[in-house]
Amino acid sequence: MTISARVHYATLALIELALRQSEKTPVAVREITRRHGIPGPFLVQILRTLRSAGWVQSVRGSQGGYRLAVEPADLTLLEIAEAVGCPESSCQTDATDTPANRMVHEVWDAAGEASRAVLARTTLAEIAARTAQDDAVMFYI
Amino acid sequence: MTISARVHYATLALIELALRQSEKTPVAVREITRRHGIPGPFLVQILRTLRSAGWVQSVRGSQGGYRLAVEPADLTLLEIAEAVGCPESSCQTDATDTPANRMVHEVWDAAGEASRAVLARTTLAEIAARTAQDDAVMFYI
DNA sequence: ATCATACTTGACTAATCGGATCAACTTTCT
DNA sequence: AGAAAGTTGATCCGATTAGTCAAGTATGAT
Repeated sequence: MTISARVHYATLALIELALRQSEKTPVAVREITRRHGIPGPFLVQILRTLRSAGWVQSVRGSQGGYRLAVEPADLTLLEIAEAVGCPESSCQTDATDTPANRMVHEVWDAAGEASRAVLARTTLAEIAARTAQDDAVMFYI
Repeated sequence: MTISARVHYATLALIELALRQSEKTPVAVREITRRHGIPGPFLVQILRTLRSAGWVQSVRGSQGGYRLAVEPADLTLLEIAEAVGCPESSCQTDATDTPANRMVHEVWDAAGEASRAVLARTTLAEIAARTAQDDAVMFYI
């Protein structure tokens, strides 16, 4: 489980969309890039992936943009990471298959599983909510 | 926590040395590479790192080789991974510092911490012992 | 209608990194 | 002396990731 910039940006974008679900007009890419400092065309590339995963809808033309297409409570960070980031690497070494090799792999797998478990139990809804709280606090500072 | 081939090879080598601690003569690099299918000069590079960490001793000259220099029970896989692998990456994105960004980072950190915990509670002694068992079983097949 | 806005697509570049190799040198045993 | 091993430092390659560009298409506003 390596967290690439891709995954990070995807998550930020999804949070932004989740927080603005109630708005009538979709959210423009430009707004997201500005607010979160994400390199422009790169985000577009990422949004494309999110779209083919069915998690966001795009609206073309003037006043267009993106809109969340799923319930934030149904989307876990693990799903996001796996959809956008690298799809499982799991240590591609050409070591001989020996007892030692198997043992060691078991440990790596267990470690990977542990981190995946953390991501699996965190939903987009949760972290969007927590972000909203923080935003409110900032407002009063 | 990304498990690179480097870390994997280092662990295999250390297991080998742990299992042969009692031998009088040190273990030659060649033997380790052959037994585990590790690319030759690459292992040397890794052993250098292990040496400067103080975990193995090298003996030069003919009949030379490597020998474990610590108690296997005192060495965790986390220590090995951190010494040999990349020294903490933790998501270097140039995203703006916002509440959302902080929240997301917290989750990545938690995930990394979870996998690190697994590695921290596995010692070289443990997995060497388990490997030895497996080896014994194989012998009778 | 037409213009500006905004998404779509696909190819393309640039930098970084992990994996792996080489050559020249030193030490030590026999 | 000579063979066997480790030492060092430089270097290379290929894959992956991050990030960019340009040409095209759809749509609302005037």
